[in-house]
Amino acid sequence: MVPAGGENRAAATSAAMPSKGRATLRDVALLAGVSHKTASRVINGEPGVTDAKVAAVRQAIAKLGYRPNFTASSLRRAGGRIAAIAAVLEDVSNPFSSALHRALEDVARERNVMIFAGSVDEDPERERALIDAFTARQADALVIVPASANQRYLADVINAGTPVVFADRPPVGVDVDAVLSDNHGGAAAAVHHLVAHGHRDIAYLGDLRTITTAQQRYQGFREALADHGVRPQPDHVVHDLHTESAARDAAARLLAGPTPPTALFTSQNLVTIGAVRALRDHDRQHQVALVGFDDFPLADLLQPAVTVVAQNPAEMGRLAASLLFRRLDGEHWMPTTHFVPTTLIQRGSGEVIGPHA
Amino acid sequence: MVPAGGENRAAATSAAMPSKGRATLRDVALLAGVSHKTASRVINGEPGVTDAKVAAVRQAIAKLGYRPNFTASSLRRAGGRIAAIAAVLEDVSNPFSSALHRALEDVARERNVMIFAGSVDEDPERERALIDAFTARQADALVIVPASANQRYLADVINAGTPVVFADRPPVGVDVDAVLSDNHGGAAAAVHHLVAHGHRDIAYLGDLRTITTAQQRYQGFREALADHGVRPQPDHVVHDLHTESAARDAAARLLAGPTPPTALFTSQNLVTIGAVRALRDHDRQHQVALVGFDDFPLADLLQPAVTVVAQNPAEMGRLAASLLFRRLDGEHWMPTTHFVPTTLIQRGSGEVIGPHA
DNA sequence: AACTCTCCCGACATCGATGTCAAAACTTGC
DNA sequence: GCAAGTTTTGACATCGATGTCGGGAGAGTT
Repeated sequence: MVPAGGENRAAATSAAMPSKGRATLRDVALLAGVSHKTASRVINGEPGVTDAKVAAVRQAIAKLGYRPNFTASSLRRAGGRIAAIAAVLEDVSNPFSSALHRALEDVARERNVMIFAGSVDEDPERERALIDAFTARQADALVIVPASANQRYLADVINAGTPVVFADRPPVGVDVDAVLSDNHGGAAAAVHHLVAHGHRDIAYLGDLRTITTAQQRYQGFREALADHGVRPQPDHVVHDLHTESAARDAAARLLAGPTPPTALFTSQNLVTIGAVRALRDHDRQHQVALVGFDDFPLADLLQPAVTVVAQNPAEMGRLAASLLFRRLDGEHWMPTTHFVPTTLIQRGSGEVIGPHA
Repeated sequence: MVPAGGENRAAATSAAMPSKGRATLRDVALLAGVSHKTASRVINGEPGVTDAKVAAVRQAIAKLGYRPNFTASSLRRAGGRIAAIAAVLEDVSNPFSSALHRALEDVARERNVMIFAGSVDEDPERERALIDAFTARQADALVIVPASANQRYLADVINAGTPVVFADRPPVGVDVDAVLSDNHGGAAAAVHHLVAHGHRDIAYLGDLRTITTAQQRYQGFREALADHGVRPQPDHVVHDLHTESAARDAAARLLAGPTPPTALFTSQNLVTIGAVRALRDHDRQHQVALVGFDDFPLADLLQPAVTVVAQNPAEMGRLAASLLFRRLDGEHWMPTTHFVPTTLIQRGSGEVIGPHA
């Protein structure tokens, strides 16, 4: 009997070096001359294995370059977590999205959780496709910056128990946690600031009206003006600017008009930069005030430096991630919307004095 | 017998709505009154299923909100691909990394392949941890921007047949495809440009010398100067600047020195911006020339606008991704290094005239 | 009506790993 | 030296899904 066992093991050993493909636990066990369960024990540091066998298994692992298949083990493990969450972002390469992404990563890193990231590009179909792809790959949780009109299609995902947090834009048709900027308040702060510096004729240059944050910023703009008894001039309100060049053209048109505004409020990054270019083109950057929503790199190095209502994408990412992980840890609460404050950063362009000072 | 079968199915049906957790193929099959293999056939569009059963399965899928577990099926499918690749980047939130990331995504999207992304932050341990985590999760391929001194530890991964491409920095100790900027040539072009504009005393402000690209850019700088018979002044060469403020301080020190350089060559983004700030602080931005390696947003809006040697991260990402996918498609070739050309973009700061014009 | 011949279906094995549990090997106590 | 107790071990079932293949139902033929 014992010799027979020895023979088996010797035979197994000689067959245990797979030249192609990845070594599996079975290969390790064969090479080490133990059962795969024992090898599993060694790998997971479970007690109850002789030192000699531990050493044999370790050696086999090193020799084969074995790496456990986390995916396969998550199939069996309770809860089936793969220790990866998904981020459905607007565009991984834009500064806001990538700052959010980075903040998620920093929180996830502490738990050895990896991140799937994808760009929606304001395309609702792409949003669904990404979410399908991430859930099919068993992402443990989702952070979503939605582009679609409503997200009822998420019901199944949520019912299945996958934690979902919306970031930057509120959920529509589903009830989940959300982490949003104070868009309304931030826009209003910009308007109050401009009014305080003597402006009444403030133009609004805004992003696509399908984007909730653009709507909220426009609301904040209107209401703050109304607080001062001012109604925006209809032709000084331009919506649906989604690229830098569209914004530049729109701002140029305003500046070349018969009664140009004395100040501009731009509701988004690229729009702000387009407006800066237009002001520069017309050499009006020191005459017409500008406050932009959302900060951007180098805003302080322009001349004049650009006054902005800064969001805090890093804080949003941290908060979103911590909500997800608390749910993954088993905490329960009613879905809640969290607002992250905005900050008015005065740099010069917003402090150009207007006619009513 | 037939009645018994009918009873079983009825019983199964009534038990087939799991209230918690995700519905599985088994749940679908039970609800539809078919075997799980038949349900699998319907889902994968395989022939050989009655219309009536197809309809029953479809209905069950809709009712349960069933979503296939891609992870589990990849276990069984030949090759075991999970249709996800991993990007090990310097920092997902910096413009270079995120442009690379985005380009990878664009290529991957055409194949419905998702992307894991992670930030190394120049930490070799983090690099290994990320690669371990991604391979444990069965990423089909890896794009790596390495931070470590050598990557011999990748041997197992490569032997297992996982395609690996290095981007931006060359592999050391392993033989894999690489997609690099022409760092040497780009730096040399910057120097030639400055010399042509009358500069001889050109300072070098560079990133950590552990970073290969920084080494190559420094080499290009030195050799191009040598071509003109010029040796850099030792105290006008500053290495190991890895933050904007370190670069600003270093540039300030140079400008305040007894014989300040007439031009600066900065080897990296943040260093360039730090130098811009220092020049601005000393109001020398129109007297001292500046050429930076790597373009950055708004460089054209500064005054003077910043002349740069632009890299092409998007092209690097596209190329890296296409190499990976060709290997995943089964193509074979010897590992090759591809160089992506750089472009000198003249914007003003690099065209400040020097004393030898 | 009996017999092929398709065609469809579902029991079974499998992917890589882990939880269960009873048998085997060991130790200890008398 | 033997029974009792403890530690180690590995066969087995399982996670969710797919490939294999023999068997059964139905259609078509004579």
